[in-house]
Amino acid sequence: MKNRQPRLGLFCSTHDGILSTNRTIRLASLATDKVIEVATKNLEDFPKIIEFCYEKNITMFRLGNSIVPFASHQKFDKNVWEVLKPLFEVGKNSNKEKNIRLTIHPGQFIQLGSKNPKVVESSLAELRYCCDILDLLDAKDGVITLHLGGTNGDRKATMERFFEVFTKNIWLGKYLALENDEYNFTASETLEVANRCGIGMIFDIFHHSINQSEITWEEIKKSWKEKRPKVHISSQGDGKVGHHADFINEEEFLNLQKFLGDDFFEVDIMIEAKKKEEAIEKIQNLY
DNA sequence: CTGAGTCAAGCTCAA
DNA sequence: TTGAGCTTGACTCAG
Repeated sequence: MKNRQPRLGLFCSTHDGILSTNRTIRLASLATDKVIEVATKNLEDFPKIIEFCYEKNITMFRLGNSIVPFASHQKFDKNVWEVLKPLFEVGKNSNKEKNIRLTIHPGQFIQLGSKNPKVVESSLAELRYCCDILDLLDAKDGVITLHLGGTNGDRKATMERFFEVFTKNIWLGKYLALENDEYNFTASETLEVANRCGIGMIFDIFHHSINQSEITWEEIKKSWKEKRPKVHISSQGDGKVGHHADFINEEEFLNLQKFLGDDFFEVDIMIEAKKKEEAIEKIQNLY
């Protein structure tokens, strides 16, 4: 009888790069044919990755944000969606039984708390796209992972603007969750906004170790209500602070286990390590 | 085929 | 005021 395994997540692609949902193009080469070609490759790999995760006992997968490249860009040809529909259908069915939890993580340019209305508008377009992707794959417990963004010189005012944009776009609440970051908003501030919006807070223990605040697991857990909480872990790599390492430091992982207490086996843990599935396997071997 | 340079977007911080 | 760096991968083109 095998010991109980934690619920671990893989992001974007396999380490060897053979399977990927994150192929993209350059804006300069944006054309309908090209988008269809690249998105088709990404979507054809999706069922293979689901199978891969299932076999490796990986319970969560982060889709690449360029799974359909430039989908929220003004110049994007919306007819592409019609062409891709059958591929989404296949993808959806491939995960029907396996129930790998799906997530997506838009980039640092998504700033709902920005002072610039144009930035907010394009951020909403990108989040709408993320939502559509999860809908098309019927990701019932899907998560869009987002940071609060820059502080814009006044963190309280930025938090307030974020909340106001959220209340005007309630559809965001279906999948959105907020993650603490290593430079700007601490876990405690992030939780405060998540609670006001009534959405989950993703606790990143690595960011928390760099950008500290007072916080307990119990209060984070509450923000998820009936949903299964999701957390992130990565370790410091060589070079600059914040760089991800190839693997997860064993001691740090055990610290996360301690932090989560009795909930450890019930929480989804995204493993942000460059060696991806190899790093996951190393952790699985601990249990 | 390979390696170096570059890539939509915002924001922060150092110079 | 400007520009590198963020997180990191992956495209693109020169050679």
